[in-house]
Amino acid sequence: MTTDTEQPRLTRAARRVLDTASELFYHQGINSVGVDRIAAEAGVTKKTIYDRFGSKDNLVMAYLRARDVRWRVVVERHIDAAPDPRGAVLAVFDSLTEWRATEGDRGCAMINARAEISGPDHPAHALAADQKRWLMGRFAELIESAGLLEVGSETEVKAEVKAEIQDTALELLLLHEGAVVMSDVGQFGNAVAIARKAAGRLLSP
Amino acid sequence: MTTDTEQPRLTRAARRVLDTASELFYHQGINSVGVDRIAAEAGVTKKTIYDRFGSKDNLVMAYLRARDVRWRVVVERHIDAAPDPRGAVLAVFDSLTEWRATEGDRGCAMINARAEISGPDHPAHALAADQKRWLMGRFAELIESAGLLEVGSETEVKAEVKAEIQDTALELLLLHEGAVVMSDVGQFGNAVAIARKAAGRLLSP
DNA sequence: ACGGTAGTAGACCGACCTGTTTACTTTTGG
DNA sequence: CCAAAAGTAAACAGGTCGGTCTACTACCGT
Repeated sequence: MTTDTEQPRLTRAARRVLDTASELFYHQGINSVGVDRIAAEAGVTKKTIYDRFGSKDNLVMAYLRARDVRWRVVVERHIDAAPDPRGAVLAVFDSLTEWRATEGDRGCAMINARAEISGPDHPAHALAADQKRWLMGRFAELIESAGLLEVGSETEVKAEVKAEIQDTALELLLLHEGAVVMSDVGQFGNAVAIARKAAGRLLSP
Repeated sequence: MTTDTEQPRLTRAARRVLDTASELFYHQGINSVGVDRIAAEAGVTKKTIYDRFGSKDNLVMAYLRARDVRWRVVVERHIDAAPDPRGAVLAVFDSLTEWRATEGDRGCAMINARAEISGPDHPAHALAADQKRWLMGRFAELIESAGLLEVGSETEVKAEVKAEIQDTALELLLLHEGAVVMSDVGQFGNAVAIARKAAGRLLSP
């Protein structure tokens, strides 16, 4: 269920705690799940939790970080399996389909965490920003390596090309995030497929 | 700050409670704000809150419903001011810019509420679904009235045209929701503008 | 002028929250 | 083999939560 090499050393009990907490935090909400319940469902005493993680906040961060790592691995796997950069962009949306089937039917854990955590200084906010900027950066790399936009004269300023790439990458990110959130709110079960289709159209104007 | 004709009768104290709760719920999160704090900041006793709203849950729903109504009014105003259906679709994104400037720098209140409320039977979930389906429906109406897609032979089945309209409407919704959420998470301050641009491109393929 | 409605003030309740502590047992690595 | 690390068990602390209740007062329409 979880990758076993994501963090060097975690006691078996700590592993159970993290797995249980991940399940509960994601599906019930962070604030709705107390450490007592985590301890009970993980078959562990509270002391163990506090010995290993120090605080609930740390446990929350461990949950978010581990999930982020797991997700990026899935995305990269799909990108690597794609035949060409354009296909790789579309493959990101396929990775979302897979991800949702296995680990996500309640939207993005980062966005949800943001909603529950008031303080903007909380590290969860930075982590969320990191994740989204990473995906947009990945999109931008793929677009660039596709050699998209060999437009105009050769004297065309490179800065403009770069800007165009960034814009398109952001468009793809918006479609992706829109699909993540909308797959669960209405009856938009086809959101990911539609997002993929739109992405394809935006790539070849 | 708030529309005054949205609900027939609300005592002045109840009005203050709702306004204060809306501010706090949206910016701090629903679970992070207790009724004691709402009472204190609204200059009201807890008894008044419970006399008027019955429970915190009811107050939360009143907050979400009022905000939803307020938002739809803004969207409709922008749609009405647009010269043509195509412009109206783009105007929805302009309405988002205005909305964000006045009432929203922490994402979508519905989505955030969903993240905080575990039970899928909670009426907030239905309300969120309603809001999103409404916007998609609005998009679909605009696309249809634009006479988009007078493609192919006149014997083309109408069902297919309808399906295409629904797909495009969903694409626009995804861009919209993506822009709402991403405007606040990274440094994607241009998310709405980019979404608008992409929407325009998706409308004229 | 009066009666109902809306409001204040503030104590109170039980449940639940994160986090700590003490005392004892199990596991594990050099 | 044995000491350190990891874990169990369970009580405890201090706070906050949503929600109730009593007693008294201000307002407002008829």
